[in-house]
Amino acid sequence: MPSEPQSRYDQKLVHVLKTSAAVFADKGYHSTSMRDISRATKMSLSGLYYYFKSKEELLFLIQDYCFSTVIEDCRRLLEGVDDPVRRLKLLIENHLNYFVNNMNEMKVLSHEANSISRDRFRKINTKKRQYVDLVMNLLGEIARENRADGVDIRVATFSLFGMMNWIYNWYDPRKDVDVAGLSKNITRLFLSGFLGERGLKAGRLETGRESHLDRDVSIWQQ
Amino acid sequence: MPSEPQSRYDQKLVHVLKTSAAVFADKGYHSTSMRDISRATKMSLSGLYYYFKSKEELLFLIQDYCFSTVIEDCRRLLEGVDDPVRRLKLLIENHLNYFVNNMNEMKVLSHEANSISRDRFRKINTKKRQYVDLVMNLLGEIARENRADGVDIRVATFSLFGMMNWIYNWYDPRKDVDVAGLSKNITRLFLSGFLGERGLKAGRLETGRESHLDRDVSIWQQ
DNA sequence: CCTATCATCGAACACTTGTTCGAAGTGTCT
DNA sequence: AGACACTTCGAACAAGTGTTCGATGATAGG
Repeated sequence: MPSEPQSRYDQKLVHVLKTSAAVFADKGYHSTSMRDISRATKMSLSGLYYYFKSKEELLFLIQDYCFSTVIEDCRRLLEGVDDPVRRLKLLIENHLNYFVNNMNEMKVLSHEANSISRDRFRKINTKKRQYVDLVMNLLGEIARENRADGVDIRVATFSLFGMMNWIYNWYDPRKDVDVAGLSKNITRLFLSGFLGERGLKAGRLETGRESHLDRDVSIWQQ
Repeated sequence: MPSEPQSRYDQKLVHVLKTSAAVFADKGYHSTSMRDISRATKMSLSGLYYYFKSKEELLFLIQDYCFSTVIEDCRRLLEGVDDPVRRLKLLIENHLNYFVNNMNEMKVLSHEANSISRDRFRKINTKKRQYVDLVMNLLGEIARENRADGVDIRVATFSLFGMMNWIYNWYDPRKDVDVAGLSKNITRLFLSGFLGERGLKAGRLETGRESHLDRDVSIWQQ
């Protein structure tokens, strides 16, 4: 799904998606008119409909494209890594990194999840559930391994997602700590909270050396 | 601001606010028409405008009324409590309790924060900032007391709000743990994460005896 | 019972919305 | 150059939007 041929058509489509995402992120989906998007993309109103057949499909394309990439990147990143704690750390790192580098799209994904039709909602929710289950199972493993009981796994899972997805409400790359720092903070905050005192033993929480952050995981950029 | 005289007018206004909040929470503010609200409240379209002078003021009234109560309740609850950790625990408990008992209003407050005009946005944001600052200062104190450095206070603050405010996306009172459990879990998760291993010492994390949950802090209900 | 204030209503207005359609422009291959 | 598919556009439509206004019903005090 990511980084495909890139025909003339594809390039322009991506440009439209990225521009629209910025407008949606700024004004919200419902109060953005097709005329707003026409203005932002410098295309005629009717010209837009060559690339999608309804405003709602446009929203879907943004969400699906964006979320598919997060999952795909995550899958690739976790490949071959066995230790559940390390897997979780990589997942958090990937999630936050993608979020910060594609704030508009991720805001639209997080904020306008319910603004699409039932059918398309289901389609995205299937992927979303897979992603959530991945985290939930990871936490289950970790809890079992470390006998970290007493914490509801569902609460822990969505607390983690809350921490990560809420950032579009406050995070400002210009005045806040950078992605690496953000990632380190949230990982430490959550993991040592989830594991209790055990989490700090054996230096397991140091976010080992080279991060993958230099790798550009964005499909939008370029 | 809460529990005032309750004239005929006030009672009906509250009813309209509560009903509208439910519709907004369900369909979203922008895709809810005044005719939807007219239907839900069983009032005529024009009759609604006797209670507010625009759709956007209706949204504001919901948000302001709701958030003012959270703050007011919180203020009362923390009165006389000095230990910052205990203060934080009470604040979390109050926040989550109010959230769960007024899910519709809180969802509207969290989700439609940007759907109001700049002037009104400022008005609410002033209160919101006070509330955020309260938490941020609390965390600062706690960090200083416990030498829990290495965690960015701003990240920690908004991570906590992320955990708490995200619940409208997943929490289902019928299948999830109850408010007390939710509160205990999130408190433990965050606090022992924030304090590191120190947080678990001395039983400081037991959510001491009788909670305030039986107290009805809602202004909407009755 | 009368009257003044409160509360509600139907009907209409001015405007914006998403979308369509047929035509015109653009580029590419033979 | 001509033919053909790809891409863009202006103009219009039908439906839905938030809001207003004058009039009517309800309620309570004298």
